[in-house]
Amino acid sequence: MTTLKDIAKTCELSVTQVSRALNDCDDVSISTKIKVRKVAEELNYVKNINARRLVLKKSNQISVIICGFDRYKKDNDNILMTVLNGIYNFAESINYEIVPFFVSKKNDESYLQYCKSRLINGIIFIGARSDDEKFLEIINSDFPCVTIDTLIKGKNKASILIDDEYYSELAVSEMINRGYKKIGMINGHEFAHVSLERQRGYESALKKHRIHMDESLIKCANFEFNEASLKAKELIDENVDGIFCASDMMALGALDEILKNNLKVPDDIALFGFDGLLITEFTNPKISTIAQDNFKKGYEAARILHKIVKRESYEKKVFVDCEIKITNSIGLLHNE
Amino acid sequence: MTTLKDIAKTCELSVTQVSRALNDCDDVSISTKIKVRKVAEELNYVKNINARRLVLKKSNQISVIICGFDRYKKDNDNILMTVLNGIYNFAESINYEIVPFFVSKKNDESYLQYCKSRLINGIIFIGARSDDEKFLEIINSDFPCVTIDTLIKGKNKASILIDDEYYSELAVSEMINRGYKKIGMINGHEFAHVSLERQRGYESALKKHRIHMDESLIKCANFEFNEASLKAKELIDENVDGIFCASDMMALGALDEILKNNLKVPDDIALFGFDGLLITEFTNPKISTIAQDNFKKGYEAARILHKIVKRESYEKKVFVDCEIKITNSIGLLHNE
DNA sequence: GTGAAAGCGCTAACAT
DNA sequence: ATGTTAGCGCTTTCAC
Repeated sequence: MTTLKDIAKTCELSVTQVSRALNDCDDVSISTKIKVRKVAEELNYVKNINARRLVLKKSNQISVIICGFDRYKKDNDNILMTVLNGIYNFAESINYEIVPFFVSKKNDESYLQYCKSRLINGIIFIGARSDDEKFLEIINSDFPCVTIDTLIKGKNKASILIDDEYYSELAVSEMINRGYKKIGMINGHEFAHVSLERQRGYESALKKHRIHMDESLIKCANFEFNEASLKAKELIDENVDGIFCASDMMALGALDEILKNNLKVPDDIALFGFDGLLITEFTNPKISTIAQDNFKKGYEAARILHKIVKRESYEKKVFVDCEIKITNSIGLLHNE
Repeated sequence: MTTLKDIAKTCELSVTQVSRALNDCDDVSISTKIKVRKVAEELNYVKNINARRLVLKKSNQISVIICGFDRYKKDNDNILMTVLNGIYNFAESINYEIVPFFVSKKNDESYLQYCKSRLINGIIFIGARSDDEKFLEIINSDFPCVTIDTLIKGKNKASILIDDEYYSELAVSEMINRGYKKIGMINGHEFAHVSLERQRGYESALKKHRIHMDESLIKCANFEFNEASLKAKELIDENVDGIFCASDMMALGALDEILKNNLKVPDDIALFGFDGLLITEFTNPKISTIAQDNFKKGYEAARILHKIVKRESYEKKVFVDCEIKITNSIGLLHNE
């Protein structure tokens, strides 16, 4: 393994000067730089990042911690990839390395320790659950940290969100405007920030239209297809005429169940999802949904985190717009 | 930042002994270990990985290099996630850290340098193209390396593959057995190993059933939905009665086009895809496909790479089984 | 069972 | 423009 020392020897220079030449410092003569680089190439020199980081006491790394990684394999879309793409896209404009950290079940290392031991500068969280101890540990520290879809507060903290409540209210209102009266909801789970917000939107839509809210029409299906089918069956048995799902994956499960019961969408039951998975365009009928801009979420997360790390002022909450996609799954407006 | 030195001072021990205690070495008394760990905890000690790796000259890391990362955002499934899941699943059983490396356009660092500078032990490649210079650099070195879906040869090299030719032949034969006679193919592109193999399977199925092969019925659509629609139109104009697509994404594009032309699947045209995307189960009709076991691909890649890194003997080629999924998109057998 | 000393490869004062 | 020196935090001989 070639080191600076080897290059120094060949060039008859000090290690220091070689280091400076390779790092393109100003106070090195052009001729030296050229010579050093040439020899470095000849000797197949590869810098030792670990030694460098040890002495610099910084790594210029941003970790993207992807929680509930196992879940994604069931999730039929590239939400995660798109978010990552957004993150990388911003990262390319700055000099930071992105280090994805996929949290699998058995991995029990504290996120904070993981990051500190590697001198990582900041974290972006994707899919963090508020009942995750290791997540809370970071939240309660002052480690620079941006979350996507989870609201956090504190020093060096920011959140990238969408206005779940607003869009959920919009969705349910669209259903009500089309004449549906007994609308149930299939939600995710109580530890997800988005679930709470989306339910709030559902409730306020009902309230605005003076529709009595029946708690028993709100079911949780953990964002899963199969569980959503089960919950859809329960709602069908309650004779709902519409179902608002907190995710498209659950809407797919509901659709499956509705069709199995020989009911028609939207004639018998209206259906609305959330997320904007491409697959909603391939079902029959296509499912109405709130399409999220996942690329932008990632991009914004990286942008804000960079500000935090640089100790610049930053927005503590960034809302990313969604697109509301109405299809035949909720039928037609009277004037349509 | 707490270091071993701080702990040593508090414990009135040498740095050496503290290091040994923390690393659970045998020649440290139990009482010392307990004391050291207690103090370490109190002082919020976090090990410095970089210092450790510098002195040990190894990192126990495996890098997963994900090429054509940008492509994945268009790809409507979690193939990549599932492969990663498989890799992590195996990695959990050994003491290696997985370091995903997403190759984005602007990233021009040599993969080999990236790995060497970090003392990474081995690489798993996903989505590598045979025209990628940086990929070839690694292939031509003796760096431990396993590829998924790309055939490589050489020292410390292995490939995880599926038998594309076999399964393609099977798929096309199934169509022929159901009475389809003029079957076109929509392929990916010539730089993909899988494309060449799948076309070979298509051709040999025709040959076996003594069907004349018409070159003009083979179109390339770069694995893309839209392009596949265009090519499907061309095939429709050629009056084919069946289309075999080298990917489900392209089969979706073809289906879209077929329906737009007021033709019926499978009555007018039979359709067969490849990959096993979940979405094929949601189209109408469901699309017949060859479902790949992506989890297993990742798992096997990690398993073989570990063997290579450990300098154990290993299989140079591992074939992962697929599941053939026949749906109504190719109609019924006479005795069905 | 414990400690002293050396060194991993690099960078950064400080000196010239 | 270049070199000297010290040291980042850790592990590991080697000695006791």
